Amino acid sequence: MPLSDQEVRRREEREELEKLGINPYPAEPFEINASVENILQHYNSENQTNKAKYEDVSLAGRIMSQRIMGSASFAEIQDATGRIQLYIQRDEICPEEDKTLYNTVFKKLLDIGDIVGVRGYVFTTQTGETTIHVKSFKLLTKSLRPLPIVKEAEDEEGNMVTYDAFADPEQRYRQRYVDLIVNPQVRETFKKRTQLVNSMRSFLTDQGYMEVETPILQPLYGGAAARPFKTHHNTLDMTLYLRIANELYLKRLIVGGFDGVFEFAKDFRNEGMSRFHNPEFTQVELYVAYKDYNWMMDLVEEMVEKVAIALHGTTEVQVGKNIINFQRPWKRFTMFEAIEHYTNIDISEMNEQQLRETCKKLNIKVDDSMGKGKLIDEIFGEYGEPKLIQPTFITDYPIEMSPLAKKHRTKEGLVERFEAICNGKEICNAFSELNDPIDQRERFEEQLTLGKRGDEEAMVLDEDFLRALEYGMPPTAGLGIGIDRLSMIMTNSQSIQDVLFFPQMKPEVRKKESTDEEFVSHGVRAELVPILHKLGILNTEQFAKSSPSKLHNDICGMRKKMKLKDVKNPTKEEVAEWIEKAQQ
RNA sequence: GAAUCUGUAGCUCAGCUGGUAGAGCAACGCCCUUUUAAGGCGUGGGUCCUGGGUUCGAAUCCCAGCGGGUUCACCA
Repeated sequence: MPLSDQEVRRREEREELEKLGINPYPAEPFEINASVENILQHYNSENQTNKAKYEDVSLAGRIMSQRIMGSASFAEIQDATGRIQLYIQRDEICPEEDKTLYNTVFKKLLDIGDIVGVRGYVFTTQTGETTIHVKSFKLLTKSLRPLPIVKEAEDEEGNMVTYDAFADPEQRYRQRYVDLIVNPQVRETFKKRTQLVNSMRSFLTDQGYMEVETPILQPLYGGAAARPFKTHHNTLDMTLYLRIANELYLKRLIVGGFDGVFEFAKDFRNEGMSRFHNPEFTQVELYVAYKDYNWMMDLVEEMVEKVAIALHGTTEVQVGKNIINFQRPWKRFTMFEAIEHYTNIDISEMNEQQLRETCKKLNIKVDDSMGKGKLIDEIFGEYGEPKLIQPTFITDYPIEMSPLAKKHRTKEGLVERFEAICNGKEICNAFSELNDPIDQRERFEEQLTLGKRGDEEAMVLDEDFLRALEYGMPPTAGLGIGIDRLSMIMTNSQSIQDVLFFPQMKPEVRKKESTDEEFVSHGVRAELVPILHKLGILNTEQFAKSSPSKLHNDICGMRKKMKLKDVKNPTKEEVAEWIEKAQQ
């Protein structure tokens, strides 16, 4: 694509700077002794003696606005912590005769988006704005692309109003760097996400559990029910899968004798995308020996409550229209209780046929590949899950849908499993882990049967994992928490894309561009190539497909429009010849 | 995959039932030493997503395609 006039101008400015002996991309470091946040928070509340600390501050950031006047100007710079106003006076920057640094460099060659370092002192303007009175500045990076300009102001009632917001989701996600520059609330969301992970990590580490790493490339995928991404290793000439979970590896480590391990893991699932699903997502999984799922529920409550307090200073979090309170203890329901509560149907004694009929009665679509567990899950997913707004534990799942969980100690047909549901979505999943190798083998075999019935997500049998269990895994409680989903709740985000820096997107469509020489080789005069570009003909394939008379017309029209008086129009015959040549 | 909305200047958008493409911000030039979305005067900048059709005439109407959003479906 041809450059816009603003881009062309910035490239010219870059050259101008170099001519003036100013390197637009200097190598040496720039010393910083202050941050915007620190100055804005503390300067005004300091007494006179402490204000002296702000007499020589040095900070760096991106120019976000410029208000240029005759011999003094205002600008704003933004560093990682916020935005602050600069005041620049010509005769202070340029005490000598030569006013180039102010008149040319600052006023003409710097733009919004450029990164600069400044030194000066802090003061308060007549309008009460904390401002840096600049004594010297240095260009640190020239920006060649104009930023979208977002402005904020207070309206008459004192609310912040955003003008010209950079809000197109496609551009925001594809060019997250721009989103982060111009939308401060986006930076806040991601800071919160990192705080969330940090507070979990320190909670788990403080409990004495060990953070570990396990393979992402796995010869067999397991630990969850999902379709995997498949890849190939050349040297070993074997198929490998990107992990859909790390459960089976962490349990091997429990077999190995660690009594508490956890991993923050990127997992990959080759499934549909939606505002709750991205093909790669993050989970933390935790396994603790000698514990059960009741113990794990207590841990989840405590940990998530701590996260809420770390991020918000309170257990209450606003999510959409709801205020969610993470304060312990959370409600606990068995799955059958929850279904009965919301549908008035007791399904606890039903067989597969009866469940199938119940689903029909409740308008739930069923097909033959669904077993008993899946049917129950469908009912709960339709009638229970969406209604659970406050954090709630759902316990005791049917055995068919939980092939890695231990059979319930007292209730036939169920397993010791729970999920925490919050804002209508699952945020964690945990069991008393199945450690009986014979039982585990049978469960895998049932999965194989389901797979044959057409369930594409049925689990595969992992012989090495079974071998590990045969050596003996202690009774263990296991947990998985979806970090993205929890981040969505904790940051009041509507879409998973808002808590992922770089959500998966369709590839950007970009037209191939041919060089000028390729056009010239078909007989086109070089001076006509810019006209073709302007017409949107960027490569010779497009060119070859054009109709000669239309192209001739377009070229002549565009030549006039571009006011290229010195360029001679081609004749119709010439154009036809070029195209013919291009088609060969 | 389905429904629906949408594609106009660097950005945000207006442009009604067809009649020479508009605003604000950004950019460029001039004026202004503390401004508050700073202001004033002036200037430049558009394959109106693409391709067909209807028409004397299409950003606008029709058809097809492409891109994107949202919702639904799929999704432990």
